[in-house]
Amino acid sequence: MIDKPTAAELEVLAVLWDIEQGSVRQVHEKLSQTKETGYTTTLKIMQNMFAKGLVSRDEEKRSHIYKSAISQEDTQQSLVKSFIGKAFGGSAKKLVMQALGQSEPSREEIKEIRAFLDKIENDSE
Amino acid sequence: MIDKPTAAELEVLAVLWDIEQGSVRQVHEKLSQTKETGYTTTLKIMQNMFAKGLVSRDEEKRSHIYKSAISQEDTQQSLVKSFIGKAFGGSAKKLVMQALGQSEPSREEIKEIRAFLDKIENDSE
DNA sequence: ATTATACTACGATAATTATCGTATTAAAAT
DNA sequence: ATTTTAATACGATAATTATCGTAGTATAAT
Repeated sequence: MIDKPTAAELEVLAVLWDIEQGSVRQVHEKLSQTKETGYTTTLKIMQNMFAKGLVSRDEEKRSHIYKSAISQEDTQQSLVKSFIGKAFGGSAKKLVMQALGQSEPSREEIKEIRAFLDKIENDSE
Repeated sequence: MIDKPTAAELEVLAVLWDIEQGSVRQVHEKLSQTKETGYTTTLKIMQNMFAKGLVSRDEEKRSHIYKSAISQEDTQQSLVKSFIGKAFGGSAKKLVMQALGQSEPSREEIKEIRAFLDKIENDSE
């Protein structure tokens, strides 16, 4: 069972998914671009994440190298599931429409979503 | 600016949106159906929500009657927006696909979503 | 009228998360 | 070799939220 990441932990995971792996310093640099925060704060969060098993790390070098221990897919899936349950009374359709309604998807994206709907429909036969 | 409800507050709001208005007791009864919790806990949460302006209440009677002070639509919109930002790097498309992929929407729902996509596409012309 | 019931207010405590300072030390620079 | 830099570990504190017990009291039941 995936231990659900907190908001701050999710931000770290997002960076790790993006850069594949990296030191606390690297992650902190990225986070600093959008958020005012201290280095040791990021460090502590990542240490906590390591304790929880959300990330793994290579301790060979002095500067430890972290990796996400949970896949982006699985995490997003579990987050979406609980989000639908909590904010949309379990209705994925409502969430989808709300998301589409406000995000102004491009024509290309709409096309992709249509294709995805086709796929779902066929799979369910 | 909408003060973002916490998870527990959102549960209360969901009940209020459903029943339109109600006493702490009524809300608590509903919540109790899916969750083990004390009456005063629910009370306190709703009092806090009142203090924050998330709900309004009629204090005429001894038992106060609460109503949501923020619309479900607006709240969901703001929640989805921040959720897309935090969990999906800003990509509504990814969220939508993840949600659809796991929720096994019915044929009817898929139809509605398609219609919605049509509508969006036409509106953007 | 008295008692029992049920509601609010209030505050205390627990639980969780976020933030950061300090100490220590390995590694790099001089 | 010494000094400076930069990293981790640890713990303390703040901030936020969740939970609940108790006191006071209006209302309802007897």
